[in-house]
Amino acid sequence: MSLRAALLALIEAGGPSSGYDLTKRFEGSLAYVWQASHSQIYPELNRMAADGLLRVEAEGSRGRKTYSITAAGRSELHQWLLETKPEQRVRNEGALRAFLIPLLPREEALGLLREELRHVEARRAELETLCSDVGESSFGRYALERGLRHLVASREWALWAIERLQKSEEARTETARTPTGEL
Amino acid sequence: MSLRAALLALIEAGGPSSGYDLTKRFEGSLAYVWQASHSQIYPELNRMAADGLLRVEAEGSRGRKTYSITAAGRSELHQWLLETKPEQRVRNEGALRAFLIPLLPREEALGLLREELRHVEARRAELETLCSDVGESSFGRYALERGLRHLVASREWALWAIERLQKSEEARTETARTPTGEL
DNA sequence: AGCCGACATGTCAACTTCAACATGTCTGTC
DNA sequence: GACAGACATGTTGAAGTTGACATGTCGGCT
Repeated sequence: MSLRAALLALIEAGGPSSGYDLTKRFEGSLAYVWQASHSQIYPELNRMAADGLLRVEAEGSRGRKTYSITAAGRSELHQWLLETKPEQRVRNEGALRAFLIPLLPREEALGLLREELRHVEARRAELETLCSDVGESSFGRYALERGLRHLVASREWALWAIERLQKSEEARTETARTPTGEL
Repeated sequence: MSLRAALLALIEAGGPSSGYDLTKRFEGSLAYVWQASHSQIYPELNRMAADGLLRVEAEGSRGRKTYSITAAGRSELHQWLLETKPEQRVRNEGALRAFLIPLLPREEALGLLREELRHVEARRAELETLCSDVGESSFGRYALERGLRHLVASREWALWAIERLQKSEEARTETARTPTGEL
């Protein structure tokens, strides 16, 4: 359902679009939030047209089909945004790795965390560039800001975890006791 | 692959376990990070045993099978943690909604954000309880801390967005101009 | 003895997603 | 005229995920 909502929203915001256009937009700023490749988009557009949410407005050269949103599509989007409660299920590989950190020997854990830190910094720089490029009033501004704040949180967490691991190392060296922790 | 890693890690950390045990643990703190139901876990355990990553250590009453990790399993887990780069693809419905906020009339957007704020606060309280319950040295402590920091980031973002929307409303009332934004 | 709830494991059909395969057009340049 | 690169839309098979269906055991309570 989220793919439908995303497609409806992109058409609502950007006006009539082809599958090709939409694929490009999925590769842009939306990629930080949701992904879909053309092999998912084209069939979905056909299904949505069959369901009356979209209408093929024009067929151009090279087989180009331009879809526009119908009243039913607009109402579906509205309903999804306002009446569907957000899917709470998360599947976050980064967080999963975080969960498993205590399984690693300290040095390896630290390596992993430093790697994560580098990665987060790089991504943050990327987003910050995007942020200043698109300016204050871009369509994606809210999502961008959200992504940025989450990256900062990830960075703070990695720093906290590194410090914590280093402290516990010192403690261990002093007392020669190895606490194990429980699940 | 992540499911395999998670199962290997749970057995490595918690000792020999049955599918039932593992299902329960997936419903616990791990649920904030990764989900899997028994219908996914049981077949995967069988496959992993066939692949030599696990060994059926004992068969108890009620058909209970206790799996323990093998050397191959341990090495697979280690390799996944250290040598597989984290999957960068994200699919975040909350962020998708954030992306779409500019599509809504201000009042509805504000409603959505306030709802989000309530939800984040509730979740945060939940995690904070968990955090103090499990104490400092729990296996899931790092993931918990990460989750908490991300929730705080979500909260700050929602507050920022609400304020921004209200400000732009004032600006609009003053100038009677409606900026639209671009994708 | 009967029943309930927790324990315990499985299958199956439907759906989503992805990478790879497949085809063809238009535009500009060498 | 040949070729490259962007434009444009599809299909297919494999893998991951879910909810529903299905089956049976054990312990404790009435």
